[in-house]
This record gives sequence, structure tokens and C-alpha cells, in this order.
Amino acid sequence: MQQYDPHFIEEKWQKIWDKNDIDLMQPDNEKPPYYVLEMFPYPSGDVHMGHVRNYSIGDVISRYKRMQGFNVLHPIGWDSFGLPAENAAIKQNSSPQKWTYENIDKQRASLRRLGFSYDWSRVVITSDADYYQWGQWIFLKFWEMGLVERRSSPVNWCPDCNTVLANEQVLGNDGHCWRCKTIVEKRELEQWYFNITSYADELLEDLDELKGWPERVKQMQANWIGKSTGANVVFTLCDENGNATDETITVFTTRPDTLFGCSFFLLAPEHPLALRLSKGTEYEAAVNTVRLSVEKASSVEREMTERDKNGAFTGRYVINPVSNQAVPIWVSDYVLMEYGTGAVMAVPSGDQRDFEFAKKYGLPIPPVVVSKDDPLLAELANQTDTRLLDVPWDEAYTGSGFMVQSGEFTGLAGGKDSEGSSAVINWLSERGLGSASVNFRLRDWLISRQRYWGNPIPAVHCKHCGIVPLPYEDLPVILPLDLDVTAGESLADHKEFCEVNCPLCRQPARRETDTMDTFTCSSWYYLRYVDAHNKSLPFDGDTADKWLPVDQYIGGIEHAILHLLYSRFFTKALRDAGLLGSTGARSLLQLGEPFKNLLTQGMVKLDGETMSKSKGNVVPPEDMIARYGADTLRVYILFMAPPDKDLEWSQEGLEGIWRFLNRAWRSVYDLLGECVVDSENNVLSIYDQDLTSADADLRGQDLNRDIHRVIGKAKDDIERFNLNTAIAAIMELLNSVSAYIKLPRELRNEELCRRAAEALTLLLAPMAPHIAEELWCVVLQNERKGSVHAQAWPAHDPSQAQATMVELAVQVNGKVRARITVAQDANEAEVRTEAQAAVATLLDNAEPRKIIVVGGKLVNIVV
RNA sequence: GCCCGGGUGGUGGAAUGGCAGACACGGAGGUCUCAAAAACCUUUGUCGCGAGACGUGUGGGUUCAAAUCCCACCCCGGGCACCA
Repeated sequence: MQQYDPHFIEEKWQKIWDKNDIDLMQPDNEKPPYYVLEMFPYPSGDVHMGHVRNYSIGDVISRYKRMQGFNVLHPIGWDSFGLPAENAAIKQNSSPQKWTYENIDKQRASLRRLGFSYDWSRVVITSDADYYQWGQWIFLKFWEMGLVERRSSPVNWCPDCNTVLANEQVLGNDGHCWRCKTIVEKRELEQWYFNITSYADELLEDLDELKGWPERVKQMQANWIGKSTGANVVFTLCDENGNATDETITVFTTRPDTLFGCSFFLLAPEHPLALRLSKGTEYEAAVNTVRLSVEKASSVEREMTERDKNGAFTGRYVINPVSNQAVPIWVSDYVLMEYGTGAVMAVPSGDQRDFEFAKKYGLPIPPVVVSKDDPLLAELANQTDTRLLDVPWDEAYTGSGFMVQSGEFTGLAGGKDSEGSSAVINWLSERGLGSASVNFRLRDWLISRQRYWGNPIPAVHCKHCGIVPLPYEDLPVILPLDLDVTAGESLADHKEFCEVNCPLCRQPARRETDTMDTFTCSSWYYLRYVDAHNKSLPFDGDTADKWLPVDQYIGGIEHAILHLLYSRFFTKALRDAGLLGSTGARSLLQLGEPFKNLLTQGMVKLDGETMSKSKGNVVPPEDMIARYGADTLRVYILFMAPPDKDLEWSQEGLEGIWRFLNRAWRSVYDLLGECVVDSENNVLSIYDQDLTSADADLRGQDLNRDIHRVIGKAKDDIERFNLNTAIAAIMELLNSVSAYIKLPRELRNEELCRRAAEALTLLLAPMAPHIAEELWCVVLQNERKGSVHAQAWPAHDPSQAQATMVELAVQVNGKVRARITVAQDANEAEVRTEAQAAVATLLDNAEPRKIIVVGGKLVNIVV
């Protein structure tokens, strides 16, 4: 008998698989396509346990699906543009590309060493020109579609990374940079945007279609998109007596039903009107103070003073369009310039913030929507004019109720999206004073970065023509590699790169030197894999529509908003792109959603912290592979926890998996009748000589049953991603085998032995591919049937997974008091009689009130 | 504040409303050995010598039966948050 030598067999089979192309997707295959994808790695160093987990899960799915008869596409690549490469280059006095490609080589070697079944013919590396040029192509396509804009607005600036960030890249309460954790600043800058907001509604609506996504992720995206329904209401500027001017200000509100309760009006301090209205008046100084305090405050300071609302009166008024009263205009720091119109109708009785502000500055708080349980309702039931000024409440009432003091609307149901709201909206619409409206929290995606190691934005600044997109023929814009970042050089210092002629007027012009956010690269890589070597398009539409959506996408929850939202946007935009542009008759893509099923794998932590290169708490898999081999490590990390749960890394238990694989190895030999020995030739096969052929029959039945049961359970578990319990089930089968091989050889059923050995091997194949292959091809001598990974998943017969005799628990009043063994198909009357007999002494002749029989499980006798 | 997860032995974790703790790790004891390792066997939720009692964050409820369903609450993790 050969000893289990993981290093020898793992290296041997990796070479053979590679030579035979067993992991490549077969384009012409008739089998149904299945696309399984793990989020591609960032080459920040060598792989760590988080990667091992992510890619082990994906590998099990891909191998399992292959055994289920699918033509599987399982590709890999690298998300290799980005700031860490630049920082590392500066630190190591090297270059970003050297660092990046060395890391890719290291990671590739590690992934190969782990035996993942990737289609290595389709590798996508985002910093390769033959990939990123298509990112530029898509940029131009988006430009054609009106999805690209360059504009000036307040942006997030990371002082450490020296670049702007998208809203999605600013995290936490304190507003820190997603990459370096530095607190970001606000700056007013001209930047490039993708108009993701034009897809806001669709991005939200289509979440409902994503049945295979975790609820949590959909919730997070819905939160982020933040849709509010309500109305725009037009207010007219007036003097303090209510004499109208011809100037209007529009506000957005989710509560048009409370419009009668609007007793003052608010502008964001940065609002241009705020300054203008108070200019040259006695109020100017106070308004300015509020404005300056907001401008200076960083997000941290804003956090600290969060609930403390400050404001100032502007000296001017607007007319409340329904009550015709003049209400004062204030500025306040709690009104955000970025949301809605930067102006708010304040209804202090119906909004807690307005309530606090009104209390602080002594402004009126008339009730307009009153709870049905509030005594105030009876008092005001028929009150149509605004009479009572301050509500007797301690806080605003934001729930639903009935409208009071609201003219003709008095008595209607009030609340969010209520009857009263619709009535007020209709009334306003008829008079041109407002309309139903929707607002989103989602902002456009700021995609330009003032960094070198990224995809150049294909545009030119021309003195005569303005900002000009490059024509498609001028692509690619190659990122120059002869730049010395260690000397502080940036793209703007690279003369040959910057000096170009304007594509329109042919005059000398300057090339755009910002690069695109790395997230633009990762927003469509899954499309490139299906047609990775296409030289004329980013991908072929027919091929993409055949393979996509990705059947199973696997990655970390940290991308719930960032990457997963951007990718959905790209897919939708690309779907709409072909219909407009120069790609010909066919739409580029039919598909609207890229990922059909999503598994968000939990993070691998060390001492409660996520493992990552930047935190320096990475556990490399090398030592463990060196000691136990890749199979042991793979099975271990899958066995530790269900895939979607976070996991605290610990090496305790790794040894147990090593023992498990060794035991499986020896058991297969034993099942084949070989004498099992250890490395020092001590005989390990121990047969129990006292066993009879009757024992052999019973154990044979047990083993046969477990073969069928475990094949079924492992299948169900893998399909539900309960990979830990799938492994536990295989361990149970092995335990059953161990019991059987206690039988002396002459008592064993040879056919059963072979069936058990093959089942064990096939079930192990997705998780521990190398040992399974060696057992299959060499030990079981099945080489002529081909690789274990080309076999069909073993069949099972559920009827044979049932025991003929089953043990039932007998409960009296819900407590287990006895056990009986009955035939699996015993009828209920028999079971009742036997159960009662078993607990007769306890029942003490009392007549049972009720007997519940749960098939195959228990009997409960209620007395 | 709003919205999601989660809370089960010493540990990781199992349980379509039906015997809580599968499968492992760790511990204890044993076999083999001059000895050790490996392997194998027994045992291992808590309390109790025992019969037995108690046990899934807390308190109630529904049910013949609750880790699982309902109500209230506590704790941990995550997302959003002065979004009108």
C-alpha cells in the first residue's frame, strides 16, 4: 500500500490536468452552460486565507456542476490597477507595473498550487492594454449615450491618497477613505462623472428580480439608492405682508399633506439665494456666520454637533401656496445643498428636525396631521383655518393620522403617501404650483482619479474646441510605463503623453491626465471572460448572452454597494449602448442584470479583524500547504463554518482534516482488500474476528444505506452551499465504512466495498480534488474511465437510504421516556400499541387523552 | 433613530415546529510499544453516586411538542442617517 503523500500527488495531477486542459470551458460543448465566478483578486501580495476560502468555495461549485453535467466556465483574472501599486513602488524604489506583475505571478503560482480548476486560457488582467483599451471604448460609448459628464461640484478629497473619491468610497460615520482610512475632505473641483443616477429607479426596481441574492445585500443597495416619493412644491417670494414677487423657489417634500403646517422656510447655507436675499441687510452678518460654520466643518465636526441646529433669518418671506400666509425664510445648517433643491418647507409639527429648530428659535408649530388617538383631534375636527399655534407636544408627530387646520383637506387621512398627500398634489398640479416627484439619495459616480496607475480617460482638452472625446480609431490610449513615480512624477509631467493634437481642429491640445476609478475596470470584467481575446469589441454580444448572467457569483460582503452596484449599472448601460452607437444593428447585450445568484462569503478574521495586506494580519497558506498539502487546507477552511458566515481563523482542527483524508485514503485500500500499513510498516488493518455472517449482513445494510443517504445529503448540501455539513456527511460515510471494514475480508461483500470506495472518492472530488483523482485513477484503477472530475455525480436511490427498522422516541407529555424499534413501514396502530406498552408503568393505567405519531421520529402520548 | 444579520457545550459548529448538541476540535481514560509518535477503542452539555432534574441571550405566549412561530426586552455585528 502506498502512503498518502499529498505533495507528490498534488503536483503530479496539477501537471496532468493542465496538459489535458480538463479545466477549460469547451465552447462547442452541447451541455448546458454554467458560469461560476469568484470576485477576482487585487494583486496586493500573496494570497491569504480570505482568498483560499473564496476560491475554495467557487472551486467546489464549479467541479460539482461539472459532475452534474454542465459545461462550466470558471475563469480568473486580476484587478490590477490601483493606488497600492504606486505606494509600494515608491516604498520599494521600483515601479507600479513591476510590483503588480510580480504579485500576479506569485498569486498565480499560489492559486495553481491550491489546485483550483480555472480556465487559464481566459485570464483577464485589467492593467493589460488589451483589456483596458475596451474600458476606454466603453467610456466613449457612455459619452455617446450622454452618461459621461465633466462638472464642478463639491467632492470627497482624500488628502492621503491625493485624489478624489466616489461617494461609495467614503465609509463609516466619520467619513473615511475606503482604502487608507483617512478622513476625507470636501473640495469644490471639476471632475468626471458617470450618470449612474439616470439608472437609479431601474437599479432599485430590478433588485426585486434578484431572487438569488441575499436579502441583506439588496437592502443595503436599496438603502444606498434611497428613493423618496413626494412632491415638488413651488413657493413664491414675497414681502412680509404677503405681496408676491415674480421669483419662485421649489422644494421637495415627502409630506405634501402637511403643507398647511409649513410655518417657516429653510435654505441650505450654501444656497445662492441665501446670500443674495440677505445682502446688504441687517441679516447678512448672521446668515454669513451660519454659512462659514458649515464651510469650515469637516465631517467629524459635523458629526459632533449633529443634533445641534443653528440658523439665521434672512429677512425675507415666501407665500405658503395653500394657506397664502407669508412665512419667513431662514437658513440652517441642517439643510443639505446636495439633496433635493437645497431648500426645505419646514413643518415643525410633523418633522422632528423642524420641531427642534422651531423650539430653539421660537417659531410657530401649528398641528396639521394628528393621530387618531390624540385628544387634539376631536378638538380640531372641523377646524379648517390655522388657529391654534403651538402644539402641546414634546416632539413632532410623524405617523399617520388625520388632517386638521388644512382648509378643504381637513378630515382627510394624512401621512406618508396618504390620501391627503395625493389630494394636495392634485390640487397643486391643477394650479401649476407643484407636481408629484421622486428623489434619490444616490449621487452620480465620480470616476476620475488624479493618479497614475489607472486607465487613462480618453479625452483631450483643446483651447478651441473644449473637452473633446477621442475618436474610437485613436484607441487605445496607452498608459506610459516610463514614468518615475518614485521621483514624484505624474502623468501630467509626461510630455509625450500630454501633448496631442485636437481630434477636431488638429491644433495642439493637451491630453486628459486623470485616470479612471479602478472600479470601472472591475465593472465589466465578467463580460470579457466569455470572449477574452476579442480584438474588435469588448466582447461578442451573442457569446455574452449565452453565458450571462453569471450563474453563481461569489465574493465578500464588503462589495455589497461598491462593485455590485457599479456592475449592475454597467450591464444596464451596455445593454442600452448598442442601440444608439456605432456597433451595428445588434444591441451589445440583451441582459439587464449581471449576476443571477450571489453568495456573499463571510470574512476571514484574525483577532476580530478582517485579514488584509493593509492591516498586516495576513495568514499565508504556504506553511500549511507545505505540511499537509492543498487538499487538507481546502477541506479545512470549508469545514470551519458555513460559507456566508464570518470566520475567526484558527489552526486548531486542521490536524483533524489531515487525519480524515488519511483515513479515507487507507479505507479505500482496505475496501479493496489490501492490508493497510503505516509508514513504518506497522499493520493498521484490524479485523474483528468474532463477527459472524449475520453481523456482516447487518453492517452491509448499514453501509449501503449510508452510501445512498450521504450521496443525497452531500448533493443537497452543496446546492444550498452548506459545504461544512456536506463534508460532515462524507465523514459519516467514512465512519460507516470504518465499521464495515472491521469485518474479516472473507465476510465482506466485494461489490459493496467497491461501490463504497467509489462513492467516497467521487464525493470527495469537488473539495479535495487531488486525493480524489489519485484514488480514482490509481488506487481504484479507473483511469480508462477518465479523470474523476469528468465523472457524473454518483446516483442515489432515496428508497435505499431508509432503514428497514427505525428507532422511535416515546414521549409522555413531551418528555422522552422510552424508545421502541419498529419496522420502517409499520402502520400507526401498531406503533401506538407498542409505544403504550413501552411506557405502560408510567401511564399507570391512565387513559391517554391523545397520541401523536410522527412518522419515523417519535410518538407523543398526552395524558 | 431606521433597516438587516446574529446570540446553542471548553471550541468550531448541527438541527423542513418533532429525541438539542450531527460532524469535528480539545479534554479524560485505555490498547499496542522498552518508550514515544501514529493508529485504534471507551468517554466527554451542566448538576447529581444514582433515579433524575436542568439546559439553545432574558421574560412572557401559541402548541401534544419551540433553538425554530408570536409579543416585549437585553447584548453583539453590519448598513443608512440632519435625505426634508
